[in-house]
Amino acid sequence: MRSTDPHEIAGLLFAAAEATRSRFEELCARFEMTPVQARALLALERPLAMRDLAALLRCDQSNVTGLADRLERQGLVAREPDPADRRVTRLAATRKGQALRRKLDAALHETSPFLASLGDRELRALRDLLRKVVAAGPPTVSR
Amino acid sequence: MRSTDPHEIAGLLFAAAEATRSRFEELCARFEMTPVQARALLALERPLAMRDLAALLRCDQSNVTGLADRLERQGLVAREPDPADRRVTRLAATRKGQALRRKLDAALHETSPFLASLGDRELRALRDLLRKVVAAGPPTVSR
DNA sequence: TATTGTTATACTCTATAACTATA
DNA sequence: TATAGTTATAGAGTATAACAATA
Repeated sequence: MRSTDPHEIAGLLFAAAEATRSRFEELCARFEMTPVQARALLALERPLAMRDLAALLRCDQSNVTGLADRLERQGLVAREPDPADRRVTRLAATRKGQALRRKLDAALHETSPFLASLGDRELRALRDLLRKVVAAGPPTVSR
Repeated sequence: MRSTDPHEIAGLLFAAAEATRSRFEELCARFEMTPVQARALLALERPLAMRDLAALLRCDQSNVTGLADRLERQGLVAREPDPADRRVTRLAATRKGQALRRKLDAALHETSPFLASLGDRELRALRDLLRKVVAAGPPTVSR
């Protein structure tokens, strides 16, 4: 028997994740995007082959076609050929897309309401713990 | 200028949430459910009016009709009338649904791989910090 | 009049399978 | 043969609007 309850801490982590997800959805809605569109745009700091975007989003390649269509229709991304491999189409954020990307990124990284309850010392401690936890986990899309 | 960077810590929290979400999706797939179906079943520890479930899932009431249909088709939940208000239909997990709910809950609360990197003392610290953070956030579905 | 659940409609996300053009 | 992107198809989640039954 350990002194900390894995049951509780896993539940807490899940609740924190839920809250973060919920906040992210509201943020996307404010920018009139779906969460997947926002994650795609956030990933497009540099042009990306469509199949690499699919890998980052952990979805089938075929989905990226429609996703790119919708982002393109909004003028946020553009398809461009890859000179090195003519099979490849790269997605690049347009100037409008880059501007939105930066706004989204800034809003995403504002101090979240959840953290407002912690003092400076606690924030440092949480940061250090999360660094370890995140380093041990699987790769993620944003950052 | 604060000594901790809100930008970084918000990003870490987001990454941890992403990883947790990803893990939850894999878990749901193992039980042949979608994440929303799993969240609904987890919420049905006790019977719930359909509109209350909609509120917990933060979606429109009209969506719960189809969601309930699919869960009912799988024999996991049943619709039952509310004696107190004949407009209300309550959803109740069947025995099969309760059994699956418990399995899902147990799997969800197993020590996640992310936490394996932390020692006992760090786990305690993380637990205390998350308690504060979660208590300050909006209500969530599971727990 | 207001609320609960349903239906109709439309859009997005998702996977599988088959197709094309390149490699 | 294998890979990148597309298309067709199908199921699921989501919102809006209109409706019947009940409060």
